[in-house]
Parts: sequence; C-alpha cells; structure tokens
Amino acid sequence: MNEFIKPTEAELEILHILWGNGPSSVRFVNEKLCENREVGYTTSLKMMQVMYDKGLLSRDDTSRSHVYEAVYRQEETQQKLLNQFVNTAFKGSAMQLVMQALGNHTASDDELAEIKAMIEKMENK
Amino acid sequence: MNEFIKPTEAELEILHILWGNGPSSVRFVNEKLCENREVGYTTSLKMMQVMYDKGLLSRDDTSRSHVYEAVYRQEETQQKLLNQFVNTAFKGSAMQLVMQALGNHTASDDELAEIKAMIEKMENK
DNA sequence: TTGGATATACGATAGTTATCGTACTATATT
DNA sequence: AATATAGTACGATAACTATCGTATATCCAA
Repeated sequence: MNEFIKPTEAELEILHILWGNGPSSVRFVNEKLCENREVGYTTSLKMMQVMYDKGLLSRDDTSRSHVYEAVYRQEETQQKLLNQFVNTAFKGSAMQLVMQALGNHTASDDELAEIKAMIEKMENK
Repeated sequence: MNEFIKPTEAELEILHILWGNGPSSVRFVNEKLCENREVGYTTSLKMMQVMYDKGLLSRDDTSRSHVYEAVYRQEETQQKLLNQFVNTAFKGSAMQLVMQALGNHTASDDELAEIKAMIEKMENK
C-alpha cells in the first residue's frame, strides 16, 4: 500500500476541477476557482506546485504554460478519504454513516432504486 | 445556524471518548488515548483546554480535578461533519457517497435490513 | 527589437494543530 | 507544618496550509 497523501480541502477543490475537465493550465483552474470565491493567480499556482511536489498532480511543462493533471483517479481518492473519514468521525462504522447520510439528504427515485439494487445484491452473498 | 467549529481529528478522538464514557477527567481521557498511541498528559490537557475555549467542551471545575463533557451530541456533530465531508470530497452528492460506502464496506444482515427499510420509507414519500 | 502581457519560481507570512517543558497550585500524608 | 504527589496554566515550537508579493522568464505584436 503506497503512502496516501490526504489532500486538504482547498486541494480537493482543485482536484475536482481537474477530474471534471481533464488536464488544465493554472489559469484555467484559477478561473474555475474564482467562480466560487476570489483566489489570486499565484495562490492557485503555488498550491498546484505544492500538489505536484506531493505527488498529487503530474504536469506537462513542454510549453510555456504548464498543463497539470490529477495523478489519482477520483474514485480511488474518494475511497481513501471515505475510509479515513469513517474511521475518525464514525469510529469505523460505515453503516452508521450510510444511515445518517440517507436520513439527512434527499435522493431521487433513480438513486434510491440503484441503492436498493445494490443492497439486494449484497443480501445474496 | 450557530457557527460550527469543526473538531480536528485528534479532537474527535477525545470527543468519542467523552461520548462513550460520559463526563471525564483529563487523566481518564489521557489513559484512553494512550491505549492507541502514546500521548503526554499535558498534551491531552492542553487539547481539552483548547476545546473548552472553542466551546466544544464544558467543564466542572468545582473539585481539583476538572471534569470535562462534550457540549454537542454525537449525532449532531457527525451530521455536520458528514455534510461538510460530502460537500468537499463528493461535491455534494450524498448518494454517491452512500454507494461507495456500501460497495466497499461489509454490512451485517441486520444492518442491510435496516437500510432497506429506510429506503422503502423514503420511497413512500 | 523592444515593450507589454502572461507565465513560473520562490520567499515570506499569518493562522492552525499537536506536542511538550516548565511553572504554579491544591491536596494529602507524615 | 513540611513535603511529596498530582493536578492545571501557559508559553514555546515544529509542521503544515493558504495566501500573496516580487522576481524572473518567455512569447508576441507593433
């Protein structure tokens, strides 16, 4: 198991942008970030450089404007974050988390059906 | 909505001890913490004092050994943490989180039944 | 070919967390 | 009363995060 470097909240924001849009320049990421809150260009740059140093991002620096990309897939990262969150906030009880999440968030019929199907598949095992 | 002060991971460990055991002295909490990893007494003390300052803990200081207690209930705190986690790690998609949690953690038959019942109740609304 | 726009590099900083050492204080025992 | 014991208070620190200013490099257009 290779060392999992937990991205900070601000880093996750950047990861989501890269997962959703594919490899991107700092300028692009910064503009996306600014849709929510004001972020200086060099702040975004520095953060992405730090993420690069941490191994969270890779980059193509052949052209003047470097193009960054997430190293780890979204599902993989979320899975690791989820495991850690379950352990710290819910003391390892994933099902307790599931129930709280179900109870306090709305779900579409499609989503409910999907979850139901998943449970039935689990019951047969 | 009153300001939610997010406990750090180490603070959550202390909260779990207090939730599980009721109001406790620093000495007791420190011993519980030490079951997992080595923690200096003054480290535990300082952390609990900081948590007191943040409003996460209350305390009874009538006797020499102060007795600390969690201010917010476990479910309440977990709910807020979950909301924040869903927003940052899963971009607000609670159901995506539910499915990942279901898919990657084991569940007992009882738990599955409970979740199923919950879903059916949601379908009827 | 020179200036302006735009890019990266990097140092500095303020805030936060986890940790500990040391000082101080209250109780209990002799 | 004197002293050992066990507690709290608090300052200092190292690591890390988010942020920005400034220096420097590169491209392009007039």
